[in-house]
Formats: sequence, structure tokens, C-alpha cells
Amino acid sequence: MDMDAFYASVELLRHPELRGQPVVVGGTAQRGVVAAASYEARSYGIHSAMPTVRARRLCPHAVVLAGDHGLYREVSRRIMEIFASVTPHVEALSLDEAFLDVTGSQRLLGDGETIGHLLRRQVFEQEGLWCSVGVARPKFMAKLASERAKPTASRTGPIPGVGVFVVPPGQELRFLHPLPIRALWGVGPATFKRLDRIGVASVGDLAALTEETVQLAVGKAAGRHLHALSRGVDPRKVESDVGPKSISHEETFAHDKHDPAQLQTDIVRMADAVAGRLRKAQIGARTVTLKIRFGDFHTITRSATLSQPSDSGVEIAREARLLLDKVLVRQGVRLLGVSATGLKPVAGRQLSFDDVETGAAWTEADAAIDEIRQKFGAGAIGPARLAEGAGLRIKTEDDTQWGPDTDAPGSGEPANTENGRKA
DNA sequence: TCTGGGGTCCTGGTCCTG
DNA sequence: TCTGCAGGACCAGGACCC
Repeated sequence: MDMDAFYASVELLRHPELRGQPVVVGGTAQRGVVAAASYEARSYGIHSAMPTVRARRLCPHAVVLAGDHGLYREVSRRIMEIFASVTPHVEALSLDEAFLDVTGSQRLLGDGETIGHLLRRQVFEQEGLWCSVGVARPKFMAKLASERAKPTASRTGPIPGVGVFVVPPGQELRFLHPLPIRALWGVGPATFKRLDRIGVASVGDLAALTEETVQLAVGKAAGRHLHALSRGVDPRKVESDVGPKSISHEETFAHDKHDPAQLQTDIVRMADAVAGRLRKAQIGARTVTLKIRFGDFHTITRSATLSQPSDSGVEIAREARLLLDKVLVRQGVRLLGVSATGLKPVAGRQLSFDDVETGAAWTEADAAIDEIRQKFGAGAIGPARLAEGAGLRIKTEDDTQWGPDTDAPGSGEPANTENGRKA
């Protein structure tokens, strides 16, 4: 189940005057990228992940919107509720995509195709948005089928898709084998190049090889996985309620930063955001990873493991700042990120003298901060370091995610700008 | 032509321990 | 005490996804 041009379609609902025009949602500044494009925009060759600058060149009259992640999350939540009314087995893949296991609902509601049409209608009636549905037994094939059901862009405008595409049992390989190898989940540019070298162009070509040959070309795990997929085998089940394995925050700056002190401040802000989300999920992280992308796009990560899981912004920031101290940043940093992995539920823990020294005793303060933010908003309170200079800037999940939202020199700290038309 | 943000998974190297 | 080995934890990076 896959929403059609989700972000762009949500924007068209609140800006109906833009219907029929090429609309792009994404980063509006120099280093931004396209997160979603309407089918009109796609007909100019614009697609997601394309730098906004290039999208503007391809279609100078395109309307570029900064987007509103909070709104998309809310719409997505309501759509997932519609899915859940049909089956409890819903696995959300992203805001606009989900796998549904409807095996248990078929006696009551009809076969997969009937349920697909029913859900499409319900989502449109309640949210005004269209989705595409792929029906197949293996999970990855349902995903490929939903691609087939989607509308396509053309020079003369969008061509409607079938909406629901079914791969009948027994017909799986006939559907699968003519597809280009790049269509398989897990074949990106690097794997494609390796497969191309051994003459694999279609999924059928891959299926004709032995597993060992594929493993030799792309590695053990990927080889085994892709070979199985090429024969229509995918043992993965639809899994609802899988917790996150990592939580991270990263930012690309409008201009490279050279000052370690400034980067230290950024780390405090990101660690604060990560810790807030950890506490919300009632989990702690054992490993803190710092990600740095330099001006030349070379990217490194440095990580450290804590003696016990933590959800404290102070503690996570301290680890990340120690990691930063070991890196030479004078050449210029384009992107900085803090991530938390090794996630475990946090139970009540014994505080030691060491904890008081290092800041791990901030548990109560963190709880108070969460409470104040819930009442008065994210910017109401935060680490003192972030209040120096231009006022308190707290990062939230709803902030723009598609690149810096200003080109002002020295910027890079996404203020919570109002969303709207910026073309 | 310029490359976001938030994730997952895999691989290979290093270090420690028994 | 030294050496070799195996296994696990940790670390860094790459590839891929939406």
C-alpha cells in the first residue's frame, strides 16, 4: 500500500489553487533536495532526492514548498488507522507506505483485490488522497506490484494507474522475471554495477545463475538474499510493532563550519533532540555515534559505547563532544549528526558518584524538561549553551528534513520557519 | 550537477579474553 | 611466560531504502 506522491498530494489538499501545476516539496535552499514531486513536476524529469537547484533548472516555474513534516505525520497516522480497521497486521514502512497481511480478513471482506479497492476508496473518501495497492503473496512482490499500480508522468500530464495490481498465486515468476534487475529491493547503484559486469540485466537473468555465482559477485548475505528474491522466495512476514533500532538527528549546514566551538554547540542541540525522542520511546542507547561530512563530501563516523544505556541529553552530548575532539574539523564541516544505537528499555538505575560528576544524574531534570516542553512547546526550555547568541533553538521532529532552510552565511541551525510558498 | 534526513543491514578490521 | 586460536564485542564504513 503506497500513497501517490504523498507529501505533494497533501500540499495540494491545502493549496487547491496549485492543482495541475508542477509542485515540489523539499529543501528550498542551495543545499536542499526534493522530497516529493507532483506528477506534473515529474513530467519535467524531477524526482525525489534530486537537488532542488537542479529541479528549478529543469522546471523554472515549479512551485517549491518547504513542507510540513508534522502535518504529513498526522495524515499518515490517520491513514494507518484506516488500514488497521481492516487488519491488525499492519507494518508501516514509512509515512506513506505499509505492508498489510489480510489473510485473516478475507472471509469477511473478500479477496486481496476487493480489500485493496475498499481501502483505496476509504482513504480517498476520508483523506482526499489516492494510494496504490499491490497484492501478492511474498512481501517484496506486493511492493513491486504496487509500483505497477501507480500513475505515471508524461509530457501531456499524469496517466492514471490501475490503482490495484494483483499478482495471482502461481504467476509470480511470470511477473517477476522480465523486470529490470534494478527493480529488486536491495539492488542500488553499486550492486547494479557488479551484476551488470556478470551480464545480469533482468531478474530472470539472476534466477538463471547459481547462488554461489551471485554471492561471488555481490557478497555472501546480499547474494543469498537477491538469489532467493529472483526465484520469488521471501520468507519475511508482515511485522507490526517493531521498535526502532536507532534514533538519530543530522543536519547539513547552509555553509561549511570551521569553528569547533560552534560544532560543539550543534552537538548539544542534536543530542538534546535525540535524548528527547529516546525518553519519549522509554528507551536508552548504549552507543553514541558522531557523523561528520566534510566539505569534499568525505564522510566519517566515530562511535563510543557507554557502560549502560542512557537517555540523557547531557550524557549523549558529552560522549559526542569527546568524539568530536578527536577529529580535525578546520577543513570545514558540511554535515553533522548524532545517533543513538544499541537501544534498550531503560529501567530505574542506581546512580553512582561518577554519574553525578559526569552528568548522568540529570534524569529528573530531563523529565522536568519534557514536561515543560509538552506544556509550552519545544523552544520553551533547553540546554543553556543553545541560548547563547540568537536565542534558544531546539530541534524537533517536525523541522524541515530536506536540507538547510536558509542560505544566510553562518546559518545551519534550522529555525522553525513558517511553511509556505517559496518558489 | 550536486548530492537531505532518518533509518536498516552487512562486512571487515581490531582488540580483548579464555 | 609465550604463542596460537576462536569467539564476541566494538568500531568504522558502505550500500540501500523511503
